[in-house]
Amino acid sequence: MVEGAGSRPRERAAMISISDLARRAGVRASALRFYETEGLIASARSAGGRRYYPKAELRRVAFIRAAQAVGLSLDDIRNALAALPGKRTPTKEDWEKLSRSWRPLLDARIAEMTRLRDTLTNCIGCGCLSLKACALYNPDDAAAKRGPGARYLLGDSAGDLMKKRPKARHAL
Amino acid sequence: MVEGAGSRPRERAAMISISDLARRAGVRASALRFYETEGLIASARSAGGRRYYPKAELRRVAFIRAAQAVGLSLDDIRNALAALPGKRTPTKEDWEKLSRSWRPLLDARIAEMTRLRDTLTNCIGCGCLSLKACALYNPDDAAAKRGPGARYLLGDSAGDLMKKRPKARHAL
DNA sequence: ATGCAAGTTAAAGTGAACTTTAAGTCAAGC
DNA sequence: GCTTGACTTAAAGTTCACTTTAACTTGCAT
Repeated sequence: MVEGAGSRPRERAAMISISDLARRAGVRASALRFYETEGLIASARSAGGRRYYPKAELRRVAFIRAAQAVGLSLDDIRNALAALPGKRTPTKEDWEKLSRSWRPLLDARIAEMTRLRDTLTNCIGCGCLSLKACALYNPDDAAAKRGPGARYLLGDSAGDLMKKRPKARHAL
Repeated sequence: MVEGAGSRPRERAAMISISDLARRAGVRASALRFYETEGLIASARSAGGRRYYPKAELRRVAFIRAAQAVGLSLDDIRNALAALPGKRTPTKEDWEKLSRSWRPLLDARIAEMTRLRDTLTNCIGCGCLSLKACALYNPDDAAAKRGPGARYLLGDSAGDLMKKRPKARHAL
């Protein structure tokens, strides 16, 4: 049964194999299987158990990759994807809306990077390293880390903006 | 023997304990021990084997943390630190020089983020997802990943600028 | 002199995001 | 019908940057 949860069988031609999706999305097939176990994407199956995807799934993978580039964790991304319509294939507008929601995050990251760039050279060389006032040493600044494990540039301001803050200890 | 590799014993008062350094640098003591095993920092030892650091080591830890915030791996950082004078305590100028070397990296990251921000909204919603021309899908763009494991925002443009490129597969 | 927090080590554990491996199944071409 | 390559699964392995644990030692304050 090469069809989704929908009612009408999709055209075979409209469905692509895992290696096709992998190639077109620029990820490994193993990553797609992993995304599936993680609930980020879904697949239809052939009679023999092989995965087939509607071409629209490419857009979903694109979103995932782009969101990662912005610094979101797969967990964040799963949450974001939950905002998409469940039953119908998401439209261009659905995706645009989702993508637009990143703008504040991107703006914040850019601003943070800029601040870092502008204060860094002075701060490292200066004598203020033990002072709480130093721009590099203020733990209440946006830059924090995401707990042990993978570390994102400028910490979890993603968590801030996407609502859902883990422990977040000391910051740079 | 509370002294470094140097000849004259340092003042006991000038040396700080691991917990002091940890507290002042905003990292855990376990992280400092880890940095030491990784060759990023060094410690003098008391007769009983306890670590003591000259206060100047705080600056070194500061550099490490700041470099991480810019997206460098500990490996990159170790390389960067190798440029410091080996025998004398690095001066303000040494640190400033090192910090200034990040500017191109930071500038590049900021530019990349800005590009992403400006093209993203269009790209996700558009029909170009399978085209090589799409700004999001160009694998030759700066954004790439650092092999399996920790993933940095915008990939290893750090590697680019710091010279030393791992495998770097497909990009977003 | 003794109590106990703070230090030491090596080794194992953590978490994210995958990849690799092993052992087997499916399907298309000849 | 058979080979071959693409696919399947579950489970284990990998990388990074640490943290945690366990068992033990140090050194300051009383």
